[in-house]
Amino acid sequence: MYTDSNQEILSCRDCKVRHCAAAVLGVEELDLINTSRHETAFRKGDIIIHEGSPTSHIIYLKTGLVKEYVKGTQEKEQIIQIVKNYSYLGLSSLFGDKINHYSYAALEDITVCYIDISVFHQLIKQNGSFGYEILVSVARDNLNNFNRFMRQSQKKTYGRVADAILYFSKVIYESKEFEIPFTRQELANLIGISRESATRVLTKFHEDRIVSLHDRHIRIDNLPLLMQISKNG
Amino acid sequence: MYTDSNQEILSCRDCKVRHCAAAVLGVEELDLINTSRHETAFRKGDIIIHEGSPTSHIIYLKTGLVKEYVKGTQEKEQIIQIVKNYSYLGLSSLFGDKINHYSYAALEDITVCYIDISVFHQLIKQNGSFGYEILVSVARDNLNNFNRFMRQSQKKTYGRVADAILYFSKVIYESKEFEIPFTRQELANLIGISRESATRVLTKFHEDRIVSLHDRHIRIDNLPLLMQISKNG
DNA sequence: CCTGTAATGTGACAAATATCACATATTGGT
DNA sequence: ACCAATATGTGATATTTGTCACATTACAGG
Repeated sequence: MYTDSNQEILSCRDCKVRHCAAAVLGVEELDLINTSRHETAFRKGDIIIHEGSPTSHIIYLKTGLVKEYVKGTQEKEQIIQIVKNYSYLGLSSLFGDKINHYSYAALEDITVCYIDISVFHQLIKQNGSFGYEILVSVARDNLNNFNRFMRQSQKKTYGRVADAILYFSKVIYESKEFEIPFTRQELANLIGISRESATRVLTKFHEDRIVSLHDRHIRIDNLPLLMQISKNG
Repeated sequence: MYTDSNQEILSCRDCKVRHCAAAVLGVEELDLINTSRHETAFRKGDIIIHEGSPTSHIIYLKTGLVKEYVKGTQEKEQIIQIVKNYSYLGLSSLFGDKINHYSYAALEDITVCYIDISVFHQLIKQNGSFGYEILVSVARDNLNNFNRFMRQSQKKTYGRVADAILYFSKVIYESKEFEIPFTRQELANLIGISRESATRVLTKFHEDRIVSLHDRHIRIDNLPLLMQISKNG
């Protein structure tokens, strides 16, 4: 399931990959986190948090990509977003019950820090600025996801696939050329269509010279048209 | 567009319909709000805030129901939620740009208080607990909407209509019998289906004795079955 | 009370998309 | 390098849902 990281050499004080909200923490507060933290690595495909499990720790993603998802009542997987490093996992369970509402799985080999939930809560109460920063990041994150979902729900398959490609290009990789960390099935799960439909639209885009794709490698060749398709639905 | 309310007699100190977050405000802070506030009434159907307009005030809903919605790039209206009284309107624009991202329209005659956005911001900075309460309520609200949307996107028309009825019954009216404040078109806009589909499913539910409906009056007759339908999609 | 406008129900039809079936390709583990 | 499990592409078909057209009803304003 996981292996101990061999990079576990620093204390939080010296950590080079801290979350921006940690900037408002003093050295004692960083040391407090440090005493309770626990660093590990996960392999590609590993499940980090399982939906429905009790929240005992907040997990900080130091390196790598993670998918956030839910499995509905049936077995359909709905992917909510891709989480990049420098982010906390499981923050949405800060409110209400102490249950994780989403699952998280590693899309590549990753390293994380576990932080005890009680320590995290203590910091939020003790340092108002930290609480404020954390809450704002949760709220903003949520709003982004919500807006993406809402726009998506008005679109047909072509628009949705265009959205997905643009999401990878603009939000995740900031490049016109990238390797998606997803199977076709997962790509379909991100935008709420069937695997077959996803395949078909992608091939169509390739034929129309909008993108070139080889397996999981995608290069955007006609960005204006792709944005047009995304906009028109 | 609006008429002056004749109930404008109290100061915030004595207001009986304050938001729960206002409990952490001192008398001077309440008085600060009071000096800048402006109370008015709207009639059923009036638009209170229009998507895209600059945010100059936060609006507190004292009495009545309001619909929160966006009009997509086309003219399809997507209703996000029904807002009950004791809530602030326009809080989602607290983050990022100072533009309202959603529109709000009165579903019945309502009364509101306008609070200057600068005063609101001042209170948030000045009183950490107030900021915390506000942020938590925004985040929780957002999370609820998001989850509703996500579950909805996996469902077919029957499940969606069942969801809508249960939403009115459990969240809005807390009763098995109620008068929806919506046209059929608006009901459809809430759950992302066409008006005709909404009509058809409702008639089917009536024929199957799951609900009885006369125009906008709905009574749930077979709650377990309705929940079943909502669950199965 | 009358009248035009908006809302509603309903059938026929078209469009979009999922599902199924299966051939082929790829990948991870030994 | 080999093999089983998994992932992918593609055609045929079934379902679901939206769109259009139109008759009927409810409603607001004079």
